[in-house]
Amino acid sequence: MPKHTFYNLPEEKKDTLIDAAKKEFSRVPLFEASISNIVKVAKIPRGSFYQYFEGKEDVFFYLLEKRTEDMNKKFIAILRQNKGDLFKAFLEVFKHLLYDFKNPENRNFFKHTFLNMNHEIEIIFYKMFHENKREDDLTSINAILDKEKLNIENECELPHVMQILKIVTVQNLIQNFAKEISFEKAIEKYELEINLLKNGLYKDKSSYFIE
Amino acid sequence: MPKHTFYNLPEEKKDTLIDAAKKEFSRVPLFEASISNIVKVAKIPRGSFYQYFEGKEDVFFYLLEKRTEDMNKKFIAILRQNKGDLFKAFLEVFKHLLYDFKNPENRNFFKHTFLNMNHEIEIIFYKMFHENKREDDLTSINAILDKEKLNIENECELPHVMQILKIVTVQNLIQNFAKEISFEKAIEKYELEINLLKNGLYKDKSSYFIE
DNA sequence: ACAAATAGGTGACAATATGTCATTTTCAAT
DNA sequence: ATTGAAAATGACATATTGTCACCTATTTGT
Repeated sequence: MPKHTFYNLPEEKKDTLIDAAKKEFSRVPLFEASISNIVKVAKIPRGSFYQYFEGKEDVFFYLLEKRTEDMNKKFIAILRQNKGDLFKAFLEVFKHLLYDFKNPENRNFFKHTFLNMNHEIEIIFYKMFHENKREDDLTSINAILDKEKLNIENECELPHVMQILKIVTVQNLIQNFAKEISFEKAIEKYELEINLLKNGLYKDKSSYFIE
Repeated sequence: MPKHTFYNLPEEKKDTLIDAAKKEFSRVPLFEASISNIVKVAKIPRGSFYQYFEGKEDVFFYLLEKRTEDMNKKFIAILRQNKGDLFKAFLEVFKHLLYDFKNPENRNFFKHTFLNMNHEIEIIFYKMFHENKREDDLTSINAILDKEKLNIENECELPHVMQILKIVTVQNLIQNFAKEISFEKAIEKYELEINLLKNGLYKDKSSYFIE
């Protein structure tokens, strides 16, 4: 979390700093990013940087969380539009993200983020699909979700379903950045995998005998 | 890949170097590891290190690939033992890995590796579940696999099934390292998710009418 | 209006790591 | 013994990091 001195900064200075940080994280992934570069581009003294942030991770996660919050709102809106159908919602969100990443300003930032997505980054990113405790009950994912369509025996299996959908989604995004495949191919692949998840990977032979 | 000078080294010196590298990568993840530390522990001159390796990534991936090759053999053996049943094989391998990671010497190395598993590391690790081109046809996963039990329409869906199983497995391993849950709880959680994958996340209401 | 107190800004600095390279050593082949 | 190629070495230039002593600006109390 940025220090309070950062939040007290005049908007303009904040923006300059943020822009410089975005530029650096678009150039290279977090682990290669250099504070020296950020302060050089932002034209602020080195000491000031440490006045505002604990280190480069601090700025990075600040940027990432801001974006994730926007995406979270989008996810909830899309889930509601699709009347709580998780699978349709994930597909819509996936398309949305792909579309977002076409924007060159975002593209490299997210490319580096996704190709270096470790557990810490994953946790932040997954918040996109989570309840947002600060919002009121009307936006609660739990309330919107159409659980009737889910093949679960009880509530406690729900987080596992979400988990599976999340990782398949993120994995698909990662592979898009790794292989730079076309928008259409990406959707096709994702849809195929979502359908496998929906219908199950296992063919129970006993079902043949019933027919 | 290590340079040829590394392979020409006498076994003893190689081992000293490898041990020092292992120690460093058990101390911290790749991105925090320092070559200075490795050469200090191995008691070799700095210049020699660069004679043998391109950089720290080079040693790290060398170590990781060696371990992955062993695991690949294990996976193929287990798959054959289970007569090509992918789900049973993945569960067995999962147990096996958990057991392996109990060994303190491995534990921290893999903890740092899993909690910082980016796309590059993932690719290496996933080789564990792949065909090994160098082996003969008898060990071919494709030949062993019982595809009858898989809910796929054609061969080209198979890689997607594998992909889904791989990422769910790796995700479970990552979460074990992140949350340090017990062996039993870990297996229980993994089994639950594998069953969700087998049976599908979607409950088709039309099936009720058939009954 | 003024001094004191508090908060914020600055850049020089020590510490440390990195990759290179000119030089030295080793050793096999003649 | 001589030579030439390969390997070993450690000092070095360069770069980055986080800190700290000092400076400036702003607020507070009288």
